[in-house]
Amino acid sequence: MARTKNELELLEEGLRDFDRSLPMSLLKAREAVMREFLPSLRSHQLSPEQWRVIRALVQEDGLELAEISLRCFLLAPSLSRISQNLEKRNIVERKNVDSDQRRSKLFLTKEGRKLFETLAPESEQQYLEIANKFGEEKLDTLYELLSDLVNVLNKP
Amino acid sequence: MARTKNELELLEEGLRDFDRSLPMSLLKAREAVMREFLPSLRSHQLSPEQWRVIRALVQEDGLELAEISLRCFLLAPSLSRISQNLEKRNIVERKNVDSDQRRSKLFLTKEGRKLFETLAPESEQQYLEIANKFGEEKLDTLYELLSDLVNVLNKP
DNA sequence: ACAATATAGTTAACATGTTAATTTAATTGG
DNA sequence: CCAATTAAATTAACATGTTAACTATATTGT
Repeated sequence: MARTKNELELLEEGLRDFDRSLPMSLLKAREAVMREFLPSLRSHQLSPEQWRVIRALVQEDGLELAEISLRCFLLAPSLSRISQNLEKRNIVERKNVDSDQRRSKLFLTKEGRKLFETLAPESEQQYLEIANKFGEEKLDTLYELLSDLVNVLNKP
Repeated sequence: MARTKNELELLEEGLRDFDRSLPMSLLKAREAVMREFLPSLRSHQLSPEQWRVIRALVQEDGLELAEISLRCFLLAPSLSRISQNLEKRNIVERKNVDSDQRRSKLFLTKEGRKLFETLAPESEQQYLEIANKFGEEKLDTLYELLSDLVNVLNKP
């Protein structure tokens, strides 16, 4: 799409402000990356968050909600809605924890596992393409910087 | 908060899968950064997105909605709701474009400008703290890598 | 000129992020 | 043992992200 006059003017001036905004830069990078994954997720009516839950259960089936919440970086209210959605669609199944009636565990159904088997190779392929386009070395550096940033901000 | 047993096990195994997820890493980094800015935004009942719009108008008052949408990385429906919210709170004011009745421009009110004057120094301070904790050099590298990543993914 | 098309913006519908309130069950302290 | 507290999960309420549908206005092509 053609750039507007104002956009060109900003580029010439060096794109003040938002160009040195860490939240915006991280957001735009994430959006660009997600654009690669979204089409195949959409083709199966899955949100990125739903897909994260499915992958967590493939890694370890029968996780409790609180544990899924930690691993998938989802707040409890979001996970509550997501698990209800996936239950309705017969992708996951909920079981009570005998020793504590407040807790419950999620298990992948056969259908959920089949969904994973279908999507995982596409997803892996897209990740490899990103890694190739960007470069493995730069990708390693990026992961390290992001991890450092989180550690620096969360520690003190 | 204490780590669960499963979390420790994952750490020992090297945190499979999500540890090498680019979307997750970018998301966590952004969350960590936003945690630094959110308290002062919240204290003025502003969302990060509302704050982006205010900053865009400080840079250039009277921008059209479509232009704000580009600069603030907001989709039209989100911006539509945000501008209505800010109008109700007398932070921005909308004016029609004479030559095209479909378009409208946003202007900061005095109150909106005062809000910016109050928040901007806090925000700048928080940014400097992040830059100091993380290191200017690493921050530059990070900006460059993020920009490269976006360029690589959006070009082809 | 005018019908067809394109554009700007809003609204609708659904999913998630976020905080607060609520519910149910477990734990604890007296 | 039981009242008070803590904890897990859900629900509520509001804001944003996202796609599609819709409205109003401009532009266009003949």
